[in-house]
Amino acid sequence: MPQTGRGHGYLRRAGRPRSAEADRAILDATRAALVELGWGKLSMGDVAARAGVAKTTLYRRWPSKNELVVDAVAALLDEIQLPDLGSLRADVEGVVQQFAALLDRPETKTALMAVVAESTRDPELRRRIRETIVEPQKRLVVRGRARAQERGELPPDTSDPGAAIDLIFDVIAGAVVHRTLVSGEPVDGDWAGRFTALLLDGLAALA
Amino acid sequence: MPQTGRGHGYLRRAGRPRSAEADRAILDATRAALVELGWGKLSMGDVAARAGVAKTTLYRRWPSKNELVVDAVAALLDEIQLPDLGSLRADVEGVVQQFAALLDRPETKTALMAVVAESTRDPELRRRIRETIVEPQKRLVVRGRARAQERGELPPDTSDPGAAIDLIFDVIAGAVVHRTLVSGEPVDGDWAGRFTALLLDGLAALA
Amino acid sequence: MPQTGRGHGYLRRAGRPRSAEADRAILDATRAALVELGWGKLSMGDVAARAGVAKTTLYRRWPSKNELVVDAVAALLDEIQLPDLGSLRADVEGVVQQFAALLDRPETKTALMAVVAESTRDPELRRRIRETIVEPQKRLVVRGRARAQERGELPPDTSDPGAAIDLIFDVIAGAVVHRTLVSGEPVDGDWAGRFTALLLDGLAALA
Amino acid sequence: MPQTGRGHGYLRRAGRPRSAEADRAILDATRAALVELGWGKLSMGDVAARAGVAKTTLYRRWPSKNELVVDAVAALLDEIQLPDLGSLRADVEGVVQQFAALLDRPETKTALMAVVAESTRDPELRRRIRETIVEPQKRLVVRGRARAQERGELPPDTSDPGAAIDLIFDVIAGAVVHRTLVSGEPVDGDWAGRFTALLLDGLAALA
DNA sequence: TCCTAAGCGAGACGGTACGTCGTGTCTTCGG
DNA sequence: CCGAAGACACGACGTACCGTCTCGCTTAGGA
Repeated sequence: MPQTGRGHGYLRRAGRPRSAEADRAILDATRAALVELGWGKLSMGDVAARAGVAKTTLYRRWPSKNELVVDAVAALLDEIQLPDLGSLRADVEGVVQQFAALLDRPETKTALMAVVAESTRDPELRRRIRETIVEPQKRLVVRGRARAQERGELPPDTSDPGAAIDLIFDVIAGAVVHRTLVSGEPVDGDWAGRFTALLLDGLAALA
Repeated sequence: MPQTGRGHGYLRRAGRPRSAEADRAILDATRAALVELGWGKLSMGDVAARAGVAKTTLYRRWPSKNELVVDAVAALLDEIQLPDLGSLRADVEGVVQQFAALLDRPETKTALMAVVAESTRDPELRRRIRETIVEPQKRLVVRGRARAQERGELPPDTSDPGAAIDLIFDVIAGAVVHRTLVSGEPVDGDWAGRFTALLLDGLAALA
Repeated sequence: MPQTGRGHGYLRRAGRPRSAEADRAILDATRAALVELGWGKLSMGDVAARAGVAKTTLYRRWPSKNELVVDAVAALLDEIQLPDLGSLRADVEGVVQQFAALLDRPETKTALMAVVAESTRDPELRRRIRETIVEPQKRLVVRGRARAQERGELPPDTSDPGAAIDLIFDVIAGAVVHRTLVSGEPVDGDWAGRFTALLLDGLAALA
Repeated sequence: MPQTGRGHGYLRRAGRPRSAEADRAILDATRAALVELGWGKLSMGDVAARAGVAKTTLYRRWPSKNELVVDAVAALLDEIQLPDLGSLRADVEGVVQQFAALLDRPETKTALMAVVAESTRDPELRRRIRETIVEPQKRLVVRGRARAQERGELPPDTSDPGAAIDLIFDVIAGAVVHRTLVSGEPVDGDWAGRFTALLLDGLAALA
């Protein structure tokens, strides 16, 4: 969400309110520009022009390119949903496939990685990513695990459940990202199946 | 390695040869600048100044920032060695810890992620990364797995060994990277142990 | 005088009348800003802020910076009065000194010259200057000359009196302005005396 | 003359020398832009574009618009020459006409007045004007007066000759400028004749 | 007394220009 | 031919004002 200007508090005081359309247009333009140009070549002036908006309007709402792109990208992650396919195995495979499909689209992979790369240097950005992107995804793992425990597919918590969640999350997300972006191989049904098997059998033994 | 200019061919013709010192100084300066400034703010002029070298010298050896940074970064990965600690479990934990230690240093994490991010947009860069970074690391997995099979800790190959290697590699590297850079949690002995357990038990069941 | 808005016509209709204080505050602020910043750096937003007034209020009353500044400056010239010191020579010296004193004040010289400079490009502005500034001053010359003719200090008109007036006016005003602003030398008693002698002797011979 | 960069000292050390063409092109473009747009609307980017030069090249040579315009304008004054028409009267009329013709051209009047106006706020600019524009013109008066004294048209120096020069200079230049730019009347043969008569008769009586 | 049209502050808006910075190329000199 | 120094064309940066436009509130006249 864009920077909260003075006129956005609960009690509006004075002045022309910010156009709500502009926000949408700018975020759309940002995503479009990212696909075409990539992070490196993306210029604020260009985004403004695409959005039919003045550069100043952009800077009034987002303090920098980083913040703008994080906002533009965060929404993309929302499309990942926890499926309910009847078994833990099928659910995990479903999530893996969804995530891989997301990372297959150029704007998503470029934007996500660029933001992560930049976050290695910018603690505030890191915080923002964790909040907007990581936490919501982690909640999917929490819900999926709880469901599997109800079904009896996973044993109930023995030790710290947070640690288990974190481990699962890092393994799933990390493996999919790494295969897609670093190894550069596709996540097909075969790989998804073998990966899920490894994960679930490993988890079972872990308990 | 820097671009092969005219003076580097098998048949040297004439003129002053390129200074070897300059290469070292430039790569060192690049790494230093990456830590301080990050990929986005890193400028060729700045690198040249730090290296005590003219910008022309830089461009004579590397065609662009990308190539220079990849070269500057590639060497860092060479320090990861396959340990021989007596058991597969210990060896995996050792590699995980080494890799995590590497990613804990600011210049490495920034540089690696920046390069990966950029590679999502640049196939040539992707190819170069695969060659210089991915393949050498994957060979560690090959050797480690072979050793474990000799020791009887892993069953001999049943199906396609390449697919198994890829899966193991993506899971290890992906999980460590994700935990370190995205989740932002440390890879301590506890996590390394639990992760290794998950991986090996999963692998055992897979066979 | 500020632009005649709808509310200022002979037949007022309705609505809140314009604040009279605001006019004063704005003109004062304009003069102050001119001294500090000069014409080039003077900004409407700044004037509004100094006057404690919204930018809209400014634009409701003056269509542009030019008009505002001319109004703010015109009043300054009114302080020049034709003295009656008993002799033509003394009267001319008196006017010269008054004019020089005026041009010695930073806000006057900056504002006047800025307006004249701008008028070389803007016929409407030139017309306005002629009307508000030049003509009133020329009338001083007319009156002074008539008085000198009555006293017998100057011969009665032989040829076109308008041409004589114009010549005298341009010589007096031009010389004072040029010495003050271009040559950058002070108009002291000595210079005023020698200049007046030159002028009057020249005029006497001219007739 | 443009700012003296590092490479312009007596001992050139290294680096590509500044293009001499660029200087000419930029000054020409500046004069052209001044005529079309006036001082206020003149933009550095526009000048650069007209000159076929990058904005940075402009700023490398002149620190600001003021300096650039002063340089662009100073050359224009060089065209005023002291004529030798046989008599002091004819020579003065000649100079007056030349100066008036100069001030009749839009780029000259706008540029000169703008620079003078700005100089009321900027001592350094004032110094530069005095040096580049005022002093050379004053030398014309010195030479003309000396010639008239040799011819016996003016009495030899009685008192301070510098004061006399200054007075003559301010009266001539001031009157012409004022008539042209403030009064807005043309300097025709008639006015030039009457002005010259006033000046010379006044000077004669002064001695 | 209420109505209502204008004035007013605040501040967002589409623009234009600013002066700076970085890129990758080029042109000179000296080694 | 190499390397330094630095000028160059290009293009993006983030800022400052411009003059216009909504807003919600105030104010004083006429009904």
